[in-house]
Amino acid sequence: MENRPNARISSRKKPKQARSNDLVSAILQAAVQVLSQEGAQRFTTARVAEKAGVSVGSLYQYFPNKAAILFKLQSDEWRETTNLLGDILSDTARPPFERLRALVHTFICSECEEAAVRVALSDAAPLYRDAPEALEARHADEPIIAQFMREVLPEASETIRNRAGGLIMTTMSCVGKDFSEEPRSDEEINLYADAMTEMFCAYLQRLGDKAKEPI
Amino acid sequence: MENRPNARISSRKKPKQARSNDLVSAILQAAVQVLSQEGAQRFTTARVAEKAGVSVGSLYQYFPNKAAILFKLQSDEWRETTNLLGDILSDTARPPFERLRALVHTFICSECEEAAVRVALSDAAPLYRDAPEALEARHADEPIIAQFMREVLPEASETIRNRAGGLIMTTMSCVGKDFSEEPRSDEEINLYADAMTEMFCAYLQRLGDKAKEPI
DNA sequence: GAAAAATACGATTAATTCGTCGCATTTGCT
DNA sequence: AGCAAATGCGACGAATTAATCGTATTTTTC
Repeated sequence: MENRPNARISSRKKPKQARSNDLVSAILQAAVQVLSQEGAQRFTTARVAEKAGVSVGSLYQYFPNKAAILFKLQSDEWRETTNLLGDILSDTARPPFERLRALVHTFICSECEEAAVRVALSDAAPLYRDAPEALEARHADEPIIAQFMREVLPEASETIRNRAGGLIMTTMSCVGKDFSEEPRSDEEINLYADAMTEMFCAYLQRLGDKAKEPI
Repeated sequence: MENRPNARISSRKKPKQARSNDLVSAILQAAVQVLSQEGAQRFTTARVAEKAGVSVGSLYQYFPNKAAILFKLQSDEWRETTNLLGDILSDTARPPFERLRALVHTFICSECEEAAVRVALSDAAPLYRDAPEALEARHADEPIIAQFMREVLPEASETIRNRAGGLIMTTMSCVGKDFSEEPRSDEEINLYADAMTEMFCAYLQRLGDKAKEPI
C-alpha cells in the first residue's frame, strides 16, 4: 500500500478496483440504454453486456442475476428522489405551500424527462419488487414527509398527518408516473402540476381548519 | 331453426356455438386463476389451456395470441368499472359529493378484492398496452365524468373542469391500485377512502369558490 | 521477470416459451 | 346412417433466455 510512491502509481486508482468499477458503470449505463431503447421485455443480460462492450461472464461477476441490475437502477433513482424531497421540503426559508408546489413541479418534470427509462423500469418491477431490499427502500421518505407535515398541520393528530402525507406522496408519484406515460408539452406539464398542487393545498388547508375548530 | 320444436331441442343451445362458448369462458376463467395463482410472469398459454382442460390448439383457435387473452380480461374489467362509474355518478337523486364518496369507496373496495389478479394483470400490461384497441378504451369514462363535473362546477370553464375531472379519476385509479398492492383491513380501506374523498371534495369546493369570485 | 491472484471472456447448456399443423373427434343435417 | 363442416387435439419446431464454467488475459506482488 505504501511501496514506491512514484507519480504513476499514486495518481492511478488501484487497478484492482478500477477495472471493475469501470466495468460496473459501463454495465449500468448500458442497462439504461437497453431499457429505454428496447423496453423491459427485451432487456436481457446478453444485450446489456453487448452494449456495454463487456462479456456476459463479467457481468455475472458483479451482479448475481438480471434482477439485481434492474434493482440497482431503481434504487439509485429512489435515492435521488429522496434527496430531491429532502432538499425541497426542508428549505424552511420558503413558505410550505410554495415548497410543495416546487416539489410537485420538479417531480413531474423529472418524471417526464427520460420517461422511456422510467416506464420500462417500472414494467420490469415484478422482477425485483419482492426482493427484501426493495421493501425497506420504500419507507426512506417517511421521516422527511412527517417533518413537513408537522410544520404544515401542527394542530392535527399524528395519525391524520401521516395519512394525509402518505396520500399526497403516493398521489404525486403514482399520478406523476401515469401522466408521464405519454409525451407531454411543457405547458401541459405546468398546468397539470399546478392542478395537482392546488388539490394538495386545498386538502391541507381544510385539514388545518378542521384541526383548529373541532366544533 | 324451427323444425320439431320439442322440449329437448328448444331448451338446448345451438351446439355449434355452445361448444366454443363454453371453451372460451373456460379459458378466460382459467386465465384468471393462472394470473392470480402464478402471477404475470408464469402466465403462459400452455398453463391456461391445461387449467381450462383444453388443448393449446383450441385456445389458439379463439385467441390470436397470448396478449389477446390478457387484453380481453382487462377490457372486461374496464367495462365493469365504466358501468360502476356511470351507475354511481349519474344517480342525481343523491348529492354530488356523496356520490363521489360512494364511488371512491366502491372503487377501492373492488380494487382490494381480487387484488392478486389485478396486480398480475397490470404487471402484464406491457403485452397489450400498445394494442390499438387499448388506446380507445381509455377514454370511455370521459363523457360520464364530464357530465358529473358540469354538475359540480357549473361556473368553471370547460378546460378547468376537464383537467380537474381527469386528475381526480387518475388519482382514484392509480392511487387505488397502489394502495391495493399490499393486503388491507376493512378499517384501513375505509380510512384511506375517506381521506381521498376529502381531498377531492376540498379541491372541488375550492375550484367552485374560485369560479364564482374571479376577484 | 516470474508466479500468483484477479479479472475477463464467450461458447455452451438446459429450460422455457409461443404458436403451428396435420390429424382425430364431435356435431349438424338430411 | 352417413356425409360435411366445425371443433378439438397435442406433439413439435423455432426462438429466446438466464446463468455457468473452463480457459485466456491482465494486473499485482515479490
